[in-house]
Amino acid sequence: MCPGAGSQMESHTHTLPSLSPIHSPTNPSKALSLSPSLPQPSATALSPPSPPQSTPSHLLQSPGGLKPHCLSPSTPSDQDDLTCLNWLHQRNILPLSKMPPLPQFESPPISNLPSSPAKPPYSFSSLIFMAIEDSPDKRLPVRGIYEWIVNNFPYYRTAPSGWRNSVRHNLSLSKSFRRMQRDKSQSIGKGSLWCVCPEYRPGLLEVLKKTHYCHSSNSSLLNNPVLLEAADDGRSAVCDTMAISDLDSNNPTLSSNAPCSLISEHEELVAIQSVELTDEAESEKDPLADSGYIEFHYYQCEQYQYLVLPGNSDLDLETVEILQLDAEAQEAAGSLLDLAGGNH
DNA sequence: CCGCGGATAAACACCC
DNA sequence: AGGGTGTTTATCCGCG
Repeated sequence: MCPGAGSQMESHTHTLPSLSPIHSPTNPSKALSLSPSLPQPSATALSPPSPPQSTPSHLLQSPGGLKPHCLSPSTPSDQDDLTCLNWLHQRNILPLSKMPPLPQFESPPISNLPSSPAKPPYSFSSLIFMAIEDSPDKRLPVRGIYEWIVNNFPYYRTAPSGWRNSVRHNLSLSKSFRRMQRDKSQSIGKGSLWCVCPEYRPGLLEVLKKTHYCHSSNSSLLNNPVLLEAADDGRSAVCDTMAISDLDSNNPTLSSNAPCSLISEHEELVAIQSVELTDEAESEKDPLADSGYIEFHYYQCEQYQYLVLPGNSDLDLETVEILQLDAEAQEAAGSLLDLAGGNH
């Protein structure tokens, strides 16, 4: 019933016809380092791509003040996907790959990939939380929260404007968020800055995690005892990754002729543990990187399950990265709550 | 059925 | 005055 569970979750992947240039076949550890338009691991790799001035007021001055977090949206359509959280790539939160070779097989039908923006499964509290956490100063005005949500969840671009009311409602009602008094000398605009109460941060993280698991309740992947155990332990999922270009046709399980197709299982947001970076990326740790989130999509092919992580643009097969869950990595995952607790 | 959490709508006051 | 912001209340819905 759960073919991909447990020890069977070995390494496999597929070859996509057009390989992402982000990966180096000769150096898997660097392959993950990021898509072409993304900065290479550097001292700034873990820091948000914040504008030179990180004062909160820039958010008001520029309606697109948060756009740098959505990397290289060359066209508006680049963001027409829930997966547009590419700033996470820039944070280098994806684990570096030590994945075994993955098999080749036919490219998945694009039609199976999610198309139109769907309403995110995350509560407004979670959305607000993510928005604030992604801000350079860990605080945002309401407008900045709006923009972050719109930029990262295109559903809200076209949704009736009532959701903004809900955001404000949540900010006021939820004890998780605190209103800060603005520095009037810098204040250009209305309203206050909002931040996350540190004492509620673990709870918000937990909600995010639960959303992830609940939303995946019918996934055989998440029926994996290992994953369930990790969930029970409060541990979060960790993705091990592999570059598409690292695929190995020698894998007997999924040959290039494998007549399987990828079946889109879910769209998820999963907590990803920060990883040890290469020596190129020695820098101060970004708190968010320790409890980062990323949107991805599950795909199932026979007994194996894959995660397709969008690259720096739409979910086209040229830019996706294929991730694969690694049970051992799951087991080794640290607790988001622990991570959060360690930050305050 | 009940309680709870979340979403949504609406009204109102305040501030710029 | 108008619009954005913040607060509060009410209602509905899904879930356990």
